[in-house]
Amino acid sequence: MQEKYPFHEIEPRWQAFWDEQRAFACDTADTRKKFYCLTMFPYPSGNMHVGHGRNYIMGDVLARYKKMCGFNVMAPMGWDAFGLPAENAAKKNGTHPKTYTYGNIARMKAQIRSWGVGYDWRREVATCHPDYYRWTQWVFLKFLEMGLAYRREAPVNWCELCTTLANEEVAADGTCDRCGRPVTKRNLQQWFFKITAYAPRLLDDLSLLEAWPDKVRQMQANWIGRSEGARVQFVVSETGDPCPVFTTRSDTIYGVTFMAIAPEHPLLQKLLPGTKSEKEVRAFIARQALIPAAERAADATAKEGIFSGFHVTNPYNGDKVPLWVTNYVLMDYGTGAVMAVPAHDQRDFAFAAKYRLPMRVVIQNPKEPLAADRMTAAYEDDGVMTASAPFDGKPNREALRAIIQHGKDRNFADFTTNYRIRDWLISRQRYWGAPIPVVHCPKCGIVPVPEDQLPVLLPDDVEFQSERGNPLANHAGFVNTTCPKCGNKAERETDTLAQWICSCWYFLRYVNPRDTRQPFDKADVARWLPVDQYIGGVEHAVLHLLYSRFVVKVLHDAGWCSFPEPFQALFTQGMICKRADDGKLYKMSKSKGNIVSPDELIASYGADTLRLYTLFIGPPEMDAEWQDAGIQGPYRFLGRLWRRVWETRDLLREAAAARPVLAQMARPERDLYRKLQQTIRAVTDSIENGFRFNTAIAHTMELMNAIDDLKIASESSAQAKAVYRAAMEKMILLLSPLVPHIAEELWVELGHPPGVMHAPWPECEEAALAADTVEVVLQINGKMRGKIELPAGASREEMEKSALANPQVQKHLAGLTVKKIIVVPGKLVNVAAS
RNA sequence: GCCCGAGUGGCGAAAUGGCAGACGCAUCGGACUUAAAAUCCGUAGCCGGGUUACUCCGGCGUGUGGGUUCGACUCCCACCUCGGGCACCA
Repeated sequence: MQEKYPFHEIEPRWQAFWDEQRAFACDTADTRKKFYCLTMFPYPSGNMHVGHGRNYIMGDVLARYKKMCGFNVMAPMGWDAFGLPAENAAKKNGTHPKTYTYGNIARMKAQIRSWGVGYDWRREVATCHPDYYRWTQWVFLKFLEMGLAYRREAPVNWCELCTTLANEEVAADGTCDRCGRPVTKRNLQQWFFKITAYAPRLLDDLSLLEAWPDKVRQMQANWIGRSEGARVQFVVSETGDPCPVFTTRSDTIYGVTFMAIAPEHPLLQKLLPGTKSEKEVRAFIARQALIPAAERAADATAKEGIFSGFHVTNPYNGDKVPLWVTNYVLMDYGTGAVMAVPAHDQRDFAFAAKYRLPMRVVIQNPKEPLAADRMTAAYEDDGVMTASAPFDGKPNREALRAIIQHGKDRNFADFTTNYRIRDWLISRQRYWGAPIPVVHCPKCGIVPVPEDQLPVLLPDDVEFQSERGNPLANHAGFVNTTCPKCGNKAERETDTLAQWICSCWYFLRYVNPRDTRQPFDKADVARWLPVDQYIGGVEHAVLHLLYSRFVVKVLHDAGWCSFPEPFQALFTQGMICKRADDGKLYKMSKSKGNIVSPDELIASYGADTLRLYTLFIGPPEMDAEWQDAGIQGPYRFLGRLWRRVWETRDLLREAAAARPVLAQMARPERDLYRKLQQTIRAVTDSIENGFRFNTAIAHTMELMNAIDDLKIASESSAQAKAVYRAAMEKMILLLSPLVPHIAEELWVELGHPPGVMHAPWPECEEAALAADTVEVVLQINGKMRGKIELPAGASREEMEKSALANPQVQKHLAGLTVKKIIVVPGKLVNVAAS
């Protein structure tokens, strides 16, 4: 051992030791209680900053902690390796996406290792590897087989130069991220997963996820967006065509004064031909199609519309009202048609006011009667039904269901539930993704590639330099094939799967990562799933986490997964931010120039210090501000720990055989021993309840201060030395998941065999926790006026007596009448006086 | 607009009904040193007062205003500021 804390030397040595020992290899057949500790796998972007580290470090601490608690821990890692940056790099400088991606993976793997983060790398997966995406394609075929994957024409983001764009590639101002040209919508054949069919279950099962943050569950509930209401069958008066609407306000149905439908509504294509307003209406529709979706959705966009020339009949009262084509009705929500009630809906009100359409009050404000011609805004609150035939006089809330029932009895309405969530667009016109495994045959149509012919391999020899289109579509060798069904000439699908598909089942593959016959083994997965703890960023609260839940539910229905939910517990850590040059806080990013690289910090302070600071920086679920000077504290703390062991190394060895015995301890060592037990309890508690590593670290720092207070020396008593050694030893164990390298080194220094992670987690000795005296706080009218030391078991009466006898208390009570005395045993006496 | 979260010293923060500011950073003072670094000891919310000195005394203080309570950073009501999610969703 040497005097100065040699992190340079010990950290690589212990990393090599863990590799050699396969310290993190998980034997899935081991029958101890399992713990699946999963950290979200990253996109291999190449370089990580200290903010990324928070994720991996927290997962690593938890895995090491659970291992010490006796669990059989599985902690795997892999790469969400398909995606745009690799393809853009290929276009920009000719590097093949494969070269780019695997190069980045190697670099990031080395970074993760240098952080001292341990994984079972035998389970590593990369979603861009054919052995993996073969099974991603298999998942797609399952969906297709179950009728949950389908193809239809849909509007996609379109740039004149760069062709189709993913949503992520469209800048906030509606321009192309790459070339700056305006992005419009273009209708193209696209693949979808029918997530809407699972909307009710995805929403209801959120209640099973008790160990998820409420925030994430709410965000998902919000996204799925259930609303209960009615479907009402209106009919085009002139032609008899059905025009159904969805409404949550069936109580206002007698107030309908016009019908508003989306410009894209298919009914228009049927009605318009040959009418005298056709040309004008079609021009309006065409104009709306050119407006970028983001702009059209913006609240500020003025409501516009045009009369279609047709009317619809309200089945409740037979009213014929005009049918308007409007820009404020969305085609993909509800039925694409809205019954407009201007008196009771602010949007309809604004539209009616602009086009001078009539309004009719059907819910009376009980406080202040409404008159249609004097209203300046819609009345959306509750009231009493009026002008509503059989329902007049009823409170509108009560009429809601009765009106639907009335329509149901007469076959023109029904109860229904509508969801905000849309089907999931999964195809991308991109090279660097898993090819969608189907063939287009002129005779047989869409034919799935048979399972035994998977994977449909991505060809390597494609042309990236052309600015236009998907390189796959220009690769004749890939496109031209034969139909698996009839054997005639056919073409391969050239769209690839969005990377979300690859990442929504990887946690299943980790269980059997090298199985060549199936995506995973049902029995093994049934044993290892759900994931016991999932850790990742809150930015995936909806997308990745919702998609994964969906895919597992589908695989559940297909008989492959026995469990309804993939992630038992979820923890979303906060981002690490840093002040940029403008003095404001931003999440670390290249463009803000506020990136802190782990590499230099590890070089100058060591990985353990970096880990400790990252964990100490603040509550783990909250965003935190990185302060360069802050790393000093953890660095000094570890230096101090090292120095104490160095300074007392002989004494520590000498005390190795000694056992602390409570009865033989003098006051100072008994206090330290109690502090040790308190620390064990507090650290364990901090980790178990919300991963509060920041407070866990503060507790070990307090223990360190208490250890120093003991002032151990060679002439100290045998018990003092025994207690000192116990305190140092347990502290090293408590710290070992957080700062594993130094802990390993000091553990060996204390005479133990290497491998501190195999040592059991310290347990608190209840007997040593009890103190013989307690400090009692004295209050008068809730204000602290003094403290007294009393025997631990002091009765209420004794406490009250001692409190009143206290000179400070007497001084403050002078001239006051005691009204009441509150005694909290062992803690506090509060005298209420006036 | 709706839903959720946060607001505490110079700074990161702790305390979830019972001593506000643990732990750490920065600061200042001292010891060691030829010097510096490192280390160790001390100081450390604000205002006022007291003492040779100290674990001295008083008041104020957890975004603002009210309330509940013997007692509120903590619970309730209203508001302000910041952050996040959803939003022409019928």
